[in-house]
Amino acid sequence: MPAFIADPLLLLTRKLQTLARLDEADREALASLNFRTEEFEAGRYLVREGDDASACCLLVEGYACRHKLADDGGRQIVSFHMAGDVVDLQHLLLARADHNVQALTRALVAWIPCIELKRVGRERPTVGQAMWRETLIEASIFREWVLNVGRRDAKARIAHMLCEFAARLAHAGLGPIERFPLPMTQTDIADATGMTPVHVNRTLRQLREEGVIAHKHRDLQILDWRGLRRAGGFDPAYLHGMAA
Amino acid sequence: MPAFIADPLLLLTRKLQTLARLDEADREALASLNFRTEEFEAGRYLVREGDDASACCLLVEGYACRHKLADDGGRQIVSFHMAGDVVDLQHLLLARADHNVQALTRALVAWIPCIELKRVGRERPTVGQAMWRETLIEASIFREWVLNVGRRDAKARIAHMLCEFAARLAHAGLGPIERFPLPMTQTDIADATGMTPVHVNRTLRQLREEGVIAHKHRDLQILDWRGLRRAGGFDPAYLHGMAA
DNA sequence: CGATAGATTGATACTGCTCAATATGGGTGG
DNA sequence: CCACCCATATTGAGCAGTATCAATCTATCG
Repeated sequence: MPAFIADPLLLLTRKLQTLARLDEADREALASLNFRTEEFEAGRYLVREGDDASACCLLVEGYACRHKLADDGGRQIVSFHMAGDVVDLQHLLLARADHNVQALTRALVAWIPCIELKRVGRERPTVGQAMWRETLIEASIFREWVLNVGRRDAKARIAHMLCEFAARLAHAGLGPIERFPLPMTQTDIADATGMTPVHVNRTLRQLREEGVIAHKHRDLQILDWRGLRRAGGFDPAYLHGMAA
Repeated sequence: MPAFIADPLLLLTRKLQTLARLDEADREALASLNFRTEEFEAGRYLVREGDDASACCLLVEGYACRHKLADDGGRQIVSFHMAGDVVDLQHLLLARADHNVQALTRALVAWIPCIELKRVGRERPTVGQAMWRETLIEASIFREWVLNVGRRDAKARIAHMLCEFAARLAHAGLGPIERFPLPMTQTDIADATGMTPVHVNRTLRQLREEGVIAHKHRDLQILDWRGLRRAGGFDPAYLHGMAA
């Protein structure tokens, strides 16, 4: 396990450094934050819609997703998250959670008091800018997901989702883009792409049969990156450099 | 035409005032911004994906939408905008446009230099906070749209879209919630809900036949607000007070 | 070694799409 | 003022992509 995992605040600093040029004082301010770690089993909720959030949730290890529930019980995943992501930065200014955050795998998180994070953002403008920028990129990703779910067919949806996940993983330094463990079940993929698990299964098989990917036991190999990109209509511009 | 329309900066101030408690100095800073107005015919693009934006676009009159295009040419509208909205606040920190902005009706806009808006946001923290909050609420709306296109059926999608639009119009003081001109065509509604225009037509008819709405010649009456809410699974919490 | 979650496959149903034709209404030029 | 034109709305018929339902198979784990 790499050294930086040991310290959540270092992980946070590392992440924000990809978003703005932090100086020594910025890093010190971040390093002075208080936090409390907590471990979650796969499937457990870190945040529930309607919660009044007083702490932000930094994902230190494992994977999580954010999702909303429809009236009929249908679950729509709106984003996936990996180590280093602050899953609910919006709670700095929006008190009430408008969606759920759920662990996809066993996950270790660090709770950082909103007030402190807000103070650092105010006193260290570059840090504030990095956080704001992060939420803006997130918004761009949501827009792309609306497009994905609204205007692409099954194969393209899944291909696009895999491209995004691979690109973000690689950018976060969590593995090569060609092969990595895929933390989500087919049901999770279905809930992220607005499909049914059965159809996800068939569509993944199709991508396998076309030789674009290999996928077995939560292990994903992208055999033909160009082909997968093309299948998903994936253009990483919307990630604004969060995956280069 | 109400007096505040005359001055774009007053309109902007009015909007930001709903997001944070501005003081006199905040208002003065906003009033000192430079801008340049421009008029657009319906259908014209205000911003194109890939543009390098140096000015933010305040909608002064008329209606606009933001959208992305899929590889196959399909258009996915990701948000609707009305007078008072800054359509592309994200350009304060993201230089390159990741989507298009298009006028739905004839529209009057005011271009405000990003640099100036950014300066005001920095020097007047309350103003900065109001703008940040606006983008966070926007992100929440995007999440709801992902749910809408991903996990609701045709009738619910349209009902939800109408509820949101009505609620935001009313909150912006642009008309009563029960009856207002609907600026978008059925094709626009289709592109916002991930449907085809034909099916939008049939679904609107269904809502009409059920007595929930009346809709003719771009004029929408909500005859049964409770019924429409129920049909769309609409809960305004995700608007975080931008529609009460 | 069972228990259990997840993956896989088959058969069938249905929502929403496609294609195509017609109607309507608002705007325009003669 | 009327006739025409165009975008938009409306309707019908047939089809396709996904959903549903249900069964079976396969890893993993205590």
